[in-house]
Amino acid sequence: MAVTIKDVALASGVHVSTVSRTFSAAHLVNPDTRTRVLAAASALGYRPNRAARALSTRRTGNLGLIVADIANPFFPPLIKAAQAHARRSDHHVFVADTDEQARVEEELIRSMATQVDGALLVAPRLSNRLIAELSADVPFVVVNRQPAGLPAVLMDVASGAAQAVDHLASLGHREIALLTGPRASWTNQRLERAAEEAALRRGLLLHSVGPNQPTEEGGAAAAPGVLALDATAVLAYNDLVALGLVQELRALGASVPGDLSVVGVDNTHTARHCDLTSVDMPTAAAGRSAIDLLLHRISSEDPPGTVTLDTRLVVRGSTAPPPV
Amino acid sequence: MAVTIKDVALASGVHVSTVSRTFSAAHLVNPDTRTRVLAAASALGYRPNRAARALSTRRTGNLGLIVADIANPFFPPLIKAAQAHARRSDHHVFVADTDEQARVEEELIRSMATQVDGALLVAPRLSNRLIAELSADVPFVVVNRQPAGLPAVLMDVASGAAQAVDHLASLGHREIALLTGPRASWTNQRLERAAEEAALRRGLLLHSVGPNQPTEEGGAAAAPGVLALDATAVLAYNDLVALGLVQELRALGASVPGDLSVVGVDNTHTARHCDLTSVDMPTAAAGRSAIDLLLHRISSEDPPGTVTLDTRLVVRGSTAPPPV
DNA sequence: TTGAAAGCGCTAACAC
DNA sequence: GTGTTAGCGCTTTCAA
Repeated sequence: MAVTIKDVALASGVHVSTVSRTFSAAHLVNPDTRTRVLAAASALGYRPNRAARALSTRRTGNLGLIVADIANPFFPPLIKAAQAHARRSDHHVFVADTDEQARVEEELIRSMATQVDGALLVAPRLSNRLIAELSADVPFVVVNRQPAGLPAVLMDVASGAAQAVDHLASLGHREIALLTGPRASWTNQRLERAAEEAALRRGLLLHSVGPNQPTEEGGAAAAPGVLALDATAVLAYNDLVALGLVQELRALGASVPGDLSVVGVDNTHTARHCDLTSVDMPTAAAGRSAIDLLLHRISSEDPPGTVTLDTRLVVRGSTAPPPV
Repeated sequence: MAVTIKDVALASGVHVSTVSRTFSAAHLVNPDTRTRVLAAASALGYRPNRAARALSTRRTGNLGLIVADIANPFFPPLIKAAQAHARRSDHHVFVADTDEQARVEEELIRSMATQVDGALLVAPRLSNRLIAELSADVPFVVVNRQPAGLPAVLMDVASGAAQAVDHLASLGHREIALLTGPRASWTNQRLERAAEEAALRRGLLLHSVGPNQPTEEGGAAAAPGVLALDATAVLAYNDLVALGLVQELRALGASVPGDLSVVGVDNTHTARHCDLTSVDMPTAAAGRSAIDLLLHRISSEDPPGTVTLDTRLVVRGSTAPPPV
């Protein structure tokens, strides 16, 4: 049996409530008794039982982190940062993967509800209505989506997309293809708009191609369509799409960046290795900000805020001047 | 306030204990009352409070998953699979990242101890002694390490490494460099031995180079040393090392696979994209097996077992015959 | 088959 | 500054 507050009380000759205070409101206890209690506690190897504490305080010290797909390289840096940041305020993090399914997402949230103080929803698939409904049970912070009334952290692809278009224009490209992603994706919406605006500003022709599956397969499938256009450069919804496209283009005999320049979005690990020019998403910073917002929301009645983080282009070897 | 067992009892006109039984030992309650209780429960949206339940049953329904670095592409598929598999038996998973530090690992385990029924340690950095000590508090299953007396899941790189050496020998290579990883790593030990044996068997000369940092930087740093050898092929500790090496080799003017063939280990997402020949590690299967072992260990007194999973080589474009 | 009651480990008034 | 007591939501004997 694990050592409890009772054992510590016995060992240090005080009542359990004094032991409790020593750990949850140290300033209310006499310094002498406190040292005595602390000594006994560490001698016995006492650790407060969080579940028991949660029962009376209604604070579990746990957070939920719900993502669409842990294995998508976009997420791990965010998970890592969020988890590390949460730990600083002594919170543990449940990580769950919805497999991109809204129904799983809902069930996950409901089943976690009694065990967490709040949850981070990253690019949720749920309807706004359902998010609002569930947020009555669990305080949420949403990442890369903006449901009314909820605190959100947004990695705004707009700035990076504009830089990408500028970069391509400077290289001499005149026609660009945009491989769009899921219509419902907030990122996709921002990306489309920003690319259109930037193309207009620079006098480029923008071909919108999509929606595409946000995967390598989606990118590969788009390759023939891209080749059929007169575009000399492509901006893809994310790195997976970009890399799938590059692979298929090369398989079809086209050279990247010789015949076609390709730009991805997310700046994942893989983009770095595959020498893909990409729009960097500040996922780690987003994870930390989201945890901050969540902890703040949990412990205060302030109106929820929104944090918007900028993105920036990272130029690598997949972009070059168009063929002459 | 969330709806509790009490509310359900009131609404269905039975005592709380009957409601409790309906959820935890349904067979002990009259079918009629049961339907009544269930109806009331779902009407009110009742969900059992797991923390409260844990207090009396000493079962939290939570598991811990502790890895060195969530952002290392080796881990996400394992985390994803483990988490999904745990969910099938209604378990939630705390995921935590030790940043490769043994001290953090220990603290994490201790702080989770009261909140989990067991934990998965993936490639732990802790000493065997400490692992044994902590396992008194928390049932463990260890992945890719084999502390005496604990159940373990091993992804045995030996089979894949042998295949890699065979593959290189068949291509005509006679001298191979092995970039080793951390000495303490079980995988590294297996890798070294298997490579040596296979080289001997095939009559190849094996140059062992290392230990290297298990990162891109480690691989890049090893490039000059590799070029100084007469080796025409390299087997690297993992994909990160392999990719770092490839990048640096190319920067130094060497062609891969023209001048030098390179094989990685892990078969990460990135290896697939960068066309790197690599030894596939069955990380998802390992995650599931580990969860199975853990759940079994938690609910039975049987002696702990060990599961060994084989690995296999995946040939891609980073290997070719040696230069003539 | 169901109800009553004690207790899991801890916190939070309230009294002294 | 510390002890007393009730109670968080649930399970689990024990009786009935």
